Amino acid sequence: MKPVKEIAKTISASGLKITPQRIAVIQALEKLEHPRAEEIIREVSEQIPGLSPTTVYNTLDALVSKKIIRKVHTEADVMRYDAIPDHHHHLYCMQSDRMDDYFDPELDKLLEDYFRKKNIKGFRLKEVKLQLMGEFENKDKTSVEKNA
Amino acid sequence: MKPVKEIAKTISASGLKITPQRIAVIQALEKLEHPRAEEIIREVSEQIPGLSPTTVYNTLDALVSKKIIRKVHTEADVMRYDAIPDHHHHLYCMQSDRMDDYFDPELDKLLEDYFRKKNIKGFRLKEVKLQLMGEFENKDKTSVEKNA
DNA sequence: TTCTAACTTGTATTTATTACAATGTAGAAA
DNA sequence: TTTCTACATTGTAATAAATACAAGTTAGAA
Repeated sequence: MKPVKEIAKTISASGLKITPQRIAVIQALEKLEHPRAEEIIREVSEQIPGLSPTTVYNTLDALVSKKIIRKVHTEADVMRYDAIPDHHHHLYCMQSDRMDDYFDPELDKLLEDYFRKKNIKGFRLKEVKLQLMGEFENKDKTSVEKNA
Repeated sequence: MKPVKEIAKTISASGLKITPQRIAVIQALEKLEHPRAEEIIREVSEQIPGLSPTTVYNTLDALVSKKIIRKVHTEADVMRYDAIPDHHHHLYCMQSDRMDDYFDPELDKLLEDYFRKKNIKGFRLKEVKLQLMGEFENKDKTSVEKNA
C-alpha cells in the first residue's frame, strides 16, 4: 500500500484539497480490486464512521476528472443492446454517448493469431471485445457504417 | 427492416414463443442504434399501447439468453473503478464478475501500428480498450497478476 | 378445441446515483 | 498564527434502472 504522504501529494498536485475521506478512498481503491462504489463506501466507512455515500461519489468523480483513477467497464451507467449477434466491436464517443458498430475481420484475425501464441496465465480466453474510444467527425449517424 | 416473417422464424427457432411484443422489440432493436431499455420501451409502446416495461426487460433477457441479441458496453450494471491510471486492459469473467488488470505493451504496440495504418472513416480514435472475456482457472485473486 | 406452460401485465421494491441545502474545514493570504 | 472563503462533507430526499411477484392472458402443442 502506498504511503499516505504519497497519496496526499498526488491529490494536492491535481489541485484538489487533501481530506481524510479522499485519502481513504484512494487506499480502498488500491486494496480492493475494481470495486464498485458501494464496496468503497463500505470499506471507507470502517475508517471514517459517519461517512456519507455522497462524499464517496463526489470523491470518485473528482478523482476521475483529475485522471487519478478511472471508471472501468462502462462509461454510461446503463445497459445497451445490440441486434447484431455477429462478432464486432464498437466505436464510442464519451461526449455524445454515441456508439457505432465496427466490423474488422482483418483485426480479428490479427488478434486471434496474437492470443493463440500468447498464453495468459490462469485465464481461458473466449472472446476479445474492443472499445474504440474517440470522437465522431460529424453528427450524421449513417456516416460511419459498416467500416470496411 | 427485416420482414416480420423472418423475425418470427428466428424467435420460433430459438424455442421462444412468437408474440407481438417480441417482434416489436426486435424491430425496435434494428431501428434504433444500441438503444437502452428505456428507448426500446418508448418505441415499442407506440405500437403496443399498454405495454409493460417488465415485458421489455423480460423479452430482452430472453433474447440475450438465446443469443438473438447482445448486451453491450457492460455486463454488470454498475460502475466500477480502477486505481491504475496507466493504460491497460481487463480480463473479465461474466460468471464470477471477477475482473483483473491486463498489461501487454506488445499488444498495445501491435494495435497502435494497426490503427495508424488503418483509418476509420469519420472517427478520430483516441484509445483502444480491450475486454478479454473468459474464465479464470482458479479462484485465487492473486494468481493472475501483472500478466507479462 | 382444449389445455398448459409460457408470456404479459401492473404494482411494489430494490438499488445505484444524483440534487441540494446546510454545515464544516483545508489551506491560502493577511 | 489567525482569518477567511472557496472547496468539501453531510444527510435527506428524489430519480431512475432494474427486479420480484402475483394474477391474468395467450401461443401453439396435442
